[in-house]
Amino acid sequence: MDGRKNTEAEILRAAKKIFIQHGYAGARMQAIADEAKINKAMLHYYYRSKEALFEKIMDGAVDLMSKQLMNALSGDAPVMEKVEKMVSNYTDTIIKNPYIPIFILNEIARNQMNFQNKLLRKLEQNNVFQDFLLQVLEEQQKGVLRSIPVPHFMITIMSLIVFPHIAKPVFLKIFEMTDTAYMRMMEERKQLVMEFLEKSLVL
Amino acid sequence: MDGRKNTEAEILRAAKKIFIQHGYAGARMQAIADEAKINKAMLHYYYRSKEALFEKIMDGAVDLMSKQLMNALSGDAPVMEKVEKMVSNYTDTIIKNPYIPIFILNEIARNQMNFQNKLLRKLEQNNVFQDFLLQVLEEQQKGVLRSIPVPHFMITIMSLIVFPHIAKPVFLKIFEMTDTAYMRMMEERKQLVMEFLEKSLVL
DNA sequence: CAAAAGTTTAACCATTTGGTCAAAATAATT
DNA sequence: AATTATTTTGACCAAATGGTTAAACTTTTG
Repeated sequence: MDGRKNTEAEILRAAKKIFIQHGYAGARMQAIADEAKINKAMLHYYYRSKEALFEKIMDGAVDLMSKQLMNALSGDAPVMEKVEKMVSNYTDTIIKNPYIPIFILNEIARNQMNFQNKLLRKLEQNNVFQDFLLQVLEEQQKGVLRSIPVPHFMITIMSLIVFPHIAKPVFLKIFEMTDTAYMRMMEERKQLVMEFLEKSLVL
Repeated sequence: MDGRKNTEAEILRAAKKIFIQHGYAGARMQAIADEAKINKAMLHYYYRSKEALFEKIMDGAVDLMSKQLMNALSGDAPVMEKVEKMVSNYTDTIIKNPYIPIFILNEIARNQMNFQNKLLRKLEQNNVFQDFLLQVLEEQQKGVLRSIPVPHFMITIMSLIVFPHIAKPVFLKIFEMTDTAYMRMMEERKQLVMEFLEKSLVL
């Protein structure tokens, strides 16, 4: 009985690691079993199939990311305060789960709609996101924010937060940095990004 | 004799399409053959193996991207002029070859060093990149540019250029845009990004 | 404690996959 | 036209892969 929860969790941990490292197609069920130090048949006992196991991992990632977003964007603080929370939350979460962005990106390339649909469904569970977009428009009309098309606004923020983590291996090599040095850089980047965004988005 | 060049090019075109769509592990040699409307054995006749064929595609992508960089960063224009060229060149190239960023990202996740090594080798063929980094430092000391650690400087620029293309499918869905509308947005984004960068990086 | 329920394993299976090969078709050379 | 070199094909192969099954082992429960 202790076995069940342990094994189940162990499988998820192993699956996460292997799926991230090799992508869906490149991941081998045997590799996941080895990583979890169990028999391959166990994978099918607890999760029906490779696809089902992958979905579980995927759902977890979408959940984590959309929760961060909700947490940052809800309430009635001014836009830039919410943005700051977004930058901070996402950066922390990604530092703790460095695999997530690449994992999601991989999936976007693989299955043209799976991730997007899941995310949209989450966003439609409440009005937080829609309300935030309206709030941006309001503050733009009030002259608090520069009048930039809202999609550009969102894309700019997400770019500055997420991309450095995706391209990390490249920058690591080019600038000959260590893993910890890069992590420190991402920490200090939170402030830097906020400065950029203040200068670019606020009037 | 006409056959050779035609077939060879046809294979490359097909391979590019399939590898991008499915990643290395997900791509099937049979699918490439079908796409090129030839026999599967032909793939091995012209290119030894799946791995070799993939390398060819990869080399092409690295070549294209590093050439754009060299072209933008060489010469002795001021830093921000070079940055503008970088933004413009990369955006144009990616719009023309929308598959490249995701393709490269996939490969970064798969093979921990293959892409980075290839890129570094390219960058070390001349001093253009190193010189540019020094030029940034100089202009920072002269007080032309804000004193931001050079890695941050580069990462910020690349983020704003590349990420919107990687995350395109997500934004397409969230903002309910058409493909052409998004392309228009990426066009107009060139100016927007330059404005952002001027405000953030220049004193 | 015995039966029932749940967990784990090793051996197997059907299918898929990258890759090979010898023969056929086509083109080039003499 | 005959020979040689190149290109293309279909049939085939060994290895790998996701998945199954029946039996063994363990835990829970009546």
